[in-house]
Amino acid sequence: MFNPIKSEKIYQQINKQIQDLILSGELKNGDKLPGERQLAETFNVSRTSIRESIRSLEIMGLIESRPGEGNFIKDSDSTIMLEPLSIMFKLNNGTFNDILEIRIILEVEAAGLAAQRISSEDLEKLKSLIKDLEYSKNEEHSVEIDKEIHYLIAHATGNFLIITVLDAISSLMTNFITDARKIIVKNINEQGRLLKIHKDVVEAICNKDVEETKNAMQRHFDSVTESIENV
Amino acid sequence: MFNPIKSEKIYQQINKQIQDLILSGELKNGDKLPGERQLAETFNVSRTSIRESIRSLEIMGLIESRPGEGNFIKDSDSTIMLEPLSIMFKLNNGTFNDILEIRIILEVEAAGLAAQRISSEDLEKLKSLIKDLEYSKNEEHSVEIDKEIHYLIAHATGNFLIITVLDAISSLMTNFITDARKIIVKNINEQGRLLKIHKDVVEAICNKDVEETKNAMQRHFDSVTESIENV
DNA sequence: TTTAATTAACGGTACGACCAGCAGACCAAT
DNA sequence: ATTGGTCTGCTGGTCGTACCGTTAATTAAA
Repeated sequence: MFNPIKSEKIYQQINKQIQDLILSGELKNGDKLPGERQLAETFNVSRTSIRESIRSLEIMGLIESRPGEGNFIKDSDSTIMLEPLSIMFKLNNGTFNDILEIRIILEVEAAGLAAQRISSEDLEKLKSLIKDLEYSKNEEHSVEIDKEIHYLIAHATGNFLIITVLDAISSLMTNFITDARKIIVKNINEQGRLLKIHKDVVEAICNKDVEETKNAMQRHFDSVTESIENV
Repeated sequence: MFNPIKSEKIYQQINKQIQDLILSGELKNGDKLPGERQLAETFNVSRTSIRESIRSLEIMGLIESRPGEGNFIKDSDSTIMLEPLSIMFKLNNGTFNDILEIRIILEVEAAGLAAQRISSEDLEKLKSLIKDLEYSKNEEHSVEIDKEIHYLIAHATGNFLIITVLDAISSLMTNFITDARKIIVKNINEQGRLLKIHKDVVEAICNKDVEETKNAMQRHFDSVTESIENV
């Protein structure tokens, strides 16, 4: 019958307005917001409220505060997802296997979509990355290339939700490995095997062979799973 | 050679301490934090800093502020993921198809995992939900049951990362549909078909038939996709 | 005992002040 | 002409006090 009165806090109202400006494109990446004192005057509220609003926007990853300079619109990448995901992960006592599982699911299917949709441009990049990987002697460098390959494949899906989620999960995995000091040892043989499987994936993508791409990616993760269990 | 000086803001330091208390379990769901004035005294900082910290924790979904009462530890569900995901979605001009695509991927594979891992308890719930759906005459009620079924299947995977992400994506989809006023019309025939497919999924799960489960779930979404394209 | 008024505590907001860091302008010394 | 010092004005970061409205507990009145 009657609806409860909702009193929206000031910082929330301001949040909405600023978010709208960002979403509508009026505020673009790198733009500087007016000073806090001026904003307070403009919105006719205290600086306290302005600050609480900016603080929350900063947490959301939309704004960056640089002392002595100002508040700036931040290029929001998939990092926004990482913290919430991290919190959930810790609160639920997540295991490494949980991360790996969802990552495999997404990445295998993403590879399948990539095979259908990848642009010739991205395909060339992919090929050149494989070559880089082939001639890379530096372990650290190889890991970096590996990440790029996976990111490029996700990117080739054209579905940024997949890109975002997958990216966040990959970061979560990296953090977990770092935190737990669980270094996945790759011996030379496995290095060779990984390279071969990567080549298989890319080759399957070249051939637009969706099923084979998914299979190859699945083999890749089988290999990863195996090497982890052997640690 | 030289490392840059890092100056961590006060609110971040306080955030860490409170987060640690939550993650370690010392602060449980529903617990009341000390008053802001007392916290300020305890940490030997101003109330402003305490408030900025609490504000950010509120945004993260870890805390709830109730005026006149206090600040309380909040039971953090998958809602934390929704806002970041929403922002990314809007910033990238996401399409409905993007949402549907990742949802199908996750849900089909989740169903497969559920078939392997579901507890007999959850299985009974699932069966009873199907019966409810069968005898439901109320459209709204049916939608509600449908949601529960999907949630239960996700839950049966035992992988809360899947649960969390899938839940967030489902919410995003619901929001999108509501926002865009795109009501998916289900005529009687489709209602019947949907029921049958749901039954197929559950039956396949009963039989622990992973492949058939995934196929059935895929058929379900094919049906959904079709009914959307026909709008 | 029940009810109504009072009080104390809490978060929400406001204002004013000071600090530290940044940036640009200007100047002096090399 | 480049370097380093100095000054100045702006910015965010922090602080303390004060007041408001809401809430819950307490007390006084019925």
